[in-house]
Amino acid sequence: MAIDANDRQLVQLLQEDSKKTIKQYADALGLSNTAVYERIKRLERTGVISKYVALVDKKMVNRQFSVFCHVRLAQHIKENVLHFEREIQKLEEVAECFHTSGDHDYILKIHVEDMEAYREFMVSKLTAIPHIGNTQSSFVISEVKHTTAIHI
Amino acid sequence: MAIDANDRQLVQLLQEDSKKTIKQYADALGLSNTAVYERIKRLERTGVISKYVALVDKKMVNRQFSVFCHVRLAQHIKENVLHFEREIQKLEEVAECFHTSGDHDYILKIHVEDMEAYREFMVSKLTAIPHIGNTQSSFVISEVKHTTAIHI
DNA sequence: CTTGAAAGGAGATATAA
DNA sequence: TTATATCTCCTTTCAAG
Repeated sequence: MAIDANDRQLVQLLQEDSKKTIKQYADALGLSNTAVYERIKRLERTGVISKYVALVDKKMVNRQFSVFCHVRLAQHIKENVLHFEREIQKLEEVAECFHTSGDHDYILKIHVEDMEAYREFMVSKLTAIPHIGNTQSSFVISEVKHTTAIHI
Repeated sequence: MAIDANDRQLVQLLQEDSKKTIKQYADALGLSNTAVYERIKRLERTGVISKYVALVDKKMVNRQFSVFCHVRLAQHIKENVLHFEREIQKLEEVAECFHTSGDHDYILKIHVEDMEAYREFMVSKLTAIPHIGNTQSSFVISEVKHTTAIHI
């Protein structure tokens, strides 16, 4: 679909805060309520906007300990890969898992309460998955930048 | 604040889809509209829910090329660190940047259109920041799991 | 916490410009 | 395509149990 400058600005605003009223977006864009209403519906319909979600403060729910875990599989036979990926889905501590190029096969983002919870997660959940070659954990010291918005 | 089982379930639902009506959440929890309304307001007031946002489909806006870039600084003197972190904020391609322990100092998540755009980003933006020691890019081959929700 | 009710406002629709 | 008006429904608040 064709995205013009107004769409771009609207999407940017919706990615920052989706709970404003249509009138507020309309004022920001200098368009009428109806025009903005139709644009939002079109962005939703065409799938540019995939969903609306609440974002939770990790500290407030005791999940302030974040870790990037780099995982390499022992052998890359299809069966092992599929099994690993299926097991990862089930682990609630894993917020993200990407298959990547480079030194490791997978990069995982994990949120737990503290180092002890992470140790427990590693021992009884992650490394319990068969065919994992090795793992390398990078603990998050500080969040320099953290947005769910994609700049377009 | 004290979070009970109902809060937990409600937060989970709101993290999956924040655009349902209060009645829908109420039905899912087996509570009245008023009770759910008050719980949501309390979660917002106390900061458990930090904000509501629209999520955008990267493919639909030509930002389907995702990269994890591991960055090491040349020297870790405070001035360099602060300067690097300030410059990173300005780069629209960088969605996330974490200061981490381990082999690298920082892990960045970057969204661009394609490999050519990434090359351009590296050459004229990222490595233009002084005091970067070295970088190591891991290209995302597939998203095994990707959620903004934190399981509580 | 529940039910019920009332008010205001925003979303959704239709019609006109 | 944009603005205006209308209608409907949801949010929000309150009272009483």
